[in-house]
Amino acid sequence: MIMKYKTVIVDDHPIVISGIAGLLSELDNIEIVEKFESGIALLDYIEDNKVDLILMDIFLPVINGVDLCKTIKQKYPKIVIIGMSSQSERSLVMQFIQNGGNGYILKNASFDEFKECIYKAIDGEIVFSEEVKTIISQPLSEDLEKIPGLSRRERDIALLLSQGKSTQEIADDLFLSFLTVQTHRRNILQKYKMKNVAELIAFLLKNNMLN
Amino acid sequence: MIMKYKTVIVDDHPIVISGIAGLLSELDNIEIVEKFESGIALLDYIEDNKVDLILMDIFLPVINGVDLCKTIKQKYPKIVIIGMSSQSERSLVMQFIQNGGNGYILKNASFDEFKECIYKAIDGEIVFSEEVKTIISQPLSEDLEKIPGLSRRERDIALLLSQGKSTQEIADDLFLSFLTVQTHRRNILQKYKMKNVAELIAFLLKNNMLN
DNA sequence: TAAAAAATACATTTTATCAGGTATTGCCGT
DNA sequence: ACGGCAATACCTGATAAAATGTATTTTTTA
Repeated sequence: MIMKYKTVIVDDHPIVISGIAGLLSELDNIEIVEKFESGIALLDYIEDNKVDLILMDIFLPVINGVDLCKTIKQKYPKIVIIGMSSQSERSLVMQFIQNGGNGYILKNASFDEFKECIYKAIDGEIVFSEEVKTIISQPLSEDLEKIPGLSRRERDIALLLSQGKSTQEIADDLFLSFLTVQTHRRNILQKYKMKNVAELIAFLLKNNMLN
Repeated sequence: MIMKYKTVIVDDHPIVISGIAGLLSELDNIEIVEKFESGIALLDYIEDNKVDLILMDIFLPVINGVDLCKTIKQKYPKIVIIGMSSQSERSLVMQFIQNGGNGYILKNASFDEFKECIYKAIDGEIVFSEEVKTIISQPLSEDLEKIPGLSRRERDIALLLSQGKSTQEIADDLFLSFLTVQTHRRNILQKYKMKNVAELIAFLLKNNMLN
């Protein structure tokens, strides 16, 4: 008898579970032992059962996939975990991998991509589906690597700016001189080469640099 | 021989297509005749082939589901179209139905919900999965009903504002008077009771009212 | 088709922001 | 212990935006 990889699928969309299950049933060294719609149920299960491979959605209710991956890997580092989602953001994927994830597949990947990724992940590789690769490889030079990031104070001020506060109001809120706030504003605008606060706020929000 | 409903699935995620196909195969008066990953391919197909039922993802590349639904319904009002997505926004669902959609199902719906909705839709009803129902019924009083929404011109101007354009630049871009743009700006700020452009942009982005 | 909403345009006053340069203090890491 | 960065503060001129008031035309929709 051949030992099959005991595999668990976690996704809050029943149809997706069914789709993946169908796909995996074609792989003969994979055995689907359970399917869950939440991370909590999964955590319970792996306490008492052997699991070799987990395919998990990143956007899950209650616990998100990134944290779930971390939790599992701390206790069971040998379990191979592959993340999935519909859209990918570079930072999310990187975080997932940093938390011990063994791979990341976009749900728009082809069946062949899925199969190949799963096989390679079992083999010990860190795998990504094609579109994920392009997303994580390209913007190294320009987008995320380049942008410096706000200092603490700058973030405070940017946040208040996004709430419609004027320079004077921000100064009052933070117990600073009007002029100090003015300087911070200027520095932030200069740092990101933004023409005005409107463009700045749009930029910061789109890059999740506030909050 | 029983006439089966000729059914088409449109989704850019192969796994989801596979999942739905699996589900539908259990329904004996449904026959899946085609699967597409884009709306363009679907439009080509229905030109030359009879289709009774379409299950389509709302977030599709190139053409989004809402527009796709409208286009199809204009030419083929008899085709039953059910929309699907992972998360639902009230306004999106409403728009879809207004464009002739016969129902809307969240992808986290159970298999039974899927089946029931499909049957009822074929029967001529407008159907929603459970979670969609709660979303479209509850927030009538507070959230989405309250905020008025930008007019076309206002959106144009807000978008350019978010790109850091000045009033004069916007006027030049849109071939308007400087004064007209100024009036629009004023109206937008007044409409949402925003103190300045920074707060406005933050508000609009957080509520997905740009793009 | 009449009323309502949206888009257009103008004028003026007040206030806020942008951009330039400059400088002191404190903290963190090597 | 020093260099570098962050945070603080000041000055000023040019420019942009906000606040207010009014009015015409076009488009939508009830």
